Amino acid sequence: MGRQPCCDKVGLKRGPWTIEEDNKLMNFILNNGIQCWRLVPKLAGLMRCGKSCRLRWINYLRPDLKRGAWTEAEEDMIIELHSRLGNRWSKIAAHFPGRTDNEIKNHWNTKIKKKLKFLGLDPLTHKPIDQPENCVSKSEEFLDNSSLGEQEVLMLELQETLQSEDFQTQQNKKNLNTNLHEQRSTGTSSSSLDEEKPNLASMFNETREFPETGSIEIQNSEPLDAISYIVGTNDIQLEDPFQNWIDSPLPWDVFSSLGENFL
DNA sequence: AATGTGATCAACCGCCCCCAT
DNA sequence: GATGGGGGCGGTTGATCACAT
Repeated sequence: MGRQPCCDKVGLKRGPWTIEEDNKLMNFILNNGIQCWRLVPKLAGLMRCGKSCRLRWINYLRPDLKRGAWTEAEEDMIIELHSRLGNRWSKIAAHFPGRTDNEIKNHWNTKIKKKLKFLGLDPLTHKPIDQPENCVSKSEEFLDNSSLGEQEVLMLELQETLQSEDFQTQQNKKNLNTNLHEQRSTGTSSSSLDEEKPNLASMFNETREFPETGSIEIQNSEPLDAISYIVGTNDIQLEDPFQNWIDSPLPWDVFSSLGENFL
């Protein structure tokens, strides 16, 4: 006996959301909050399933979302958390305010998983997967397509991994993290986060910016009752004004004045 | 310029968990 | 304790984009 579907799917729209739909959902939630996702599409005038609305809000429309490239520190943190928590993406996402579980899951599946495989580590268990010969041949295959700098770093990582006495998972993780940090400090990679992050502060009518600390103070801070949403604490202390904004308690009411032009 | 291939990511599906009754 | 409903979660798909040939 299967469960009843969450909603009557007949006549419901599927696929990519239009700007008009986004605006409807955004305006509805900002003005009314979320009591019951099942009722949201009906009340907002959307021909969508409640779950679809929830997903769209969480993964795309939430004002505190942090879009843009992943930093090395974030990637390291994901690897570390995944080794402890496994595929519990929502738990992992809780450590990254502004990032969604879907985003983390996608990044893991498309980037980090490959990175670990090339290092001879099983992305599932974070333990070595193959005989050393196989690890090397795989790595060589990868190295053929890598830049010289990447090759040097990866060879060092691989050597350290292979040379470890007992391939203990913890040790491998430490090696990996250490190497990744070393790679960062040598300037072989750079984050494009600063270039891509949106200037959210400019969206507010009454904000003050403090360049010396990078913090943003929102003057219009009314009690938060329209939307009940918890912004978690961040384990990674990034020197980033946008991150500071993310970490601060959000007076959500300020978004309601943004209207149709918010996006 | 056209086509093929791989990467990325938004969105869906179905199951599970929690809570109210 | 059993049941049903809603929300949340993880796996997967498919459209789109970027790059290579």
